[in-house]
Amino acid sequence: MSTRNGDIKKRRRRATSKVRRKLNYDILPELVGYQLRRAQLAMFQDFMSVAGELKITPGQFGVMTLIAANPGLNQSELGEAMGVDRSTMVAVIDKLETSGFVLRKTAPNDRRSYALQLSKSGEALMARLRPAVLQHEKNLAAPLNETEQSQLIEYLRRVADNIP
Amino acid sequence: MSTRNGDIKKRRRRATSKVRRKLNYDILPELVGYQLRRAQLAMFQDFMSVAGELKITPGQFGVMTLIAANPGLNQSELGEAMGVDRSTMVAVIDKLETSGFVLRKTAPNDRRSYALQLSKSGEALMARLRPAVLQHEKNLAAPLNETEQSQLIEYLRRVADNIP
DNA sequence: TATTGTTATACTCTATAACTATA
DNA sequence: TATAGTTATAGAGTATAACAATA
Repeated sequence: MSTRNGDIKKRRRRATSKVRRKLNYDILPELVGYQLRRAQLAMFQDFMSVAGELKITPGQFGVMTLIAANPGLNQSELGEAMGVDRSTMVAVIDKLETSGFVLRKTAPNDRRSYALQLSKSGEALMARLRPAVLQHEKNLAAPLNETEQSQLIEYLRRVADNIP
Repeated sequence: MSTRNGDIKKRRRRATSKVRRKLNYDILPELVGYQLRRAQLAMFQDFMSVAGELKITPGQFGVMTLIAANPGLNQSELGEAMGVDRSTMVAVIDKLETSGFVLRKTAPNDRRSYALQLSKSGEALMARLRPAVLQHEKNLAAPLNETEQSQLIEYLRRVADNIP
């Protein structure tokens, strides 16, 4: 759940005929960090173009996936799993609750916390979202063959797990 | 230049002994988008741990690299190269100018724009930053061998170039 | 004492629209 | 007309600190 822009925006105010000089990018293209940022930007834009009409962001999809797969988990656990502070999760769940996708049920054994679960509407949304996300993955992976795609995921996973 | 948090923060308020139940992540780990986000988060944290004492973010490093490699370019060109609006570049350059790293020179043939360049201090910073960034890349690439690392960069480049 | 959810507050990054000066 | 820089404004996304309720 991060940054990025709330919508698919065009890069310029209007089509321009201006020809820019070719820039020298120096070592930037050889840096993992730089290409990571570019790829994530592309990923975000494609996700929004595929799933944006369902009014959902990649971060919200992640949250709803975790709730669907772990019904009854609480906000703190969810925040930990998503890598964000529990105070940050409040507004995230507020929004999904207001949209009617997520329910804050009272937890059976702990009156401090909520047991989160998807509403009927949330489950319906996920049902529509899953094929969209698969299409999105297909778009992203288009320039990679099967082997390359699983390698990419594996390499990213290793990089992510490496830095604690 | 994105999101992220301004500093290296710990994920929890204090060391906790709480044992969370193992969560089910469903399809998330198989999604390029999900691993991309995780990897970029890890990248950001490592960058800040290596270069953060120089008070510079990955985005600022990118901007300064482009200015160094293309002295005299203007804010709009820079914004286009970085994929951000020119209005967004104003504050970015403001900060780097206030820090004394970047100079807004008057452009020779166009009184509307600035010719950006690094100051002496900016060049000195880049000299210190380059080895730090190389160390950072080494950290990131640690779980990958040479071949895998160039594959990762290549795959990311393809994915980024694929979505226009 | 420790944890959960919450609020108040503050940052960063980003965009759009409108304005001024200049091309 | 079009472009460069700027400002005002807005909205995500994020965190820290402090608090009440509960464990």
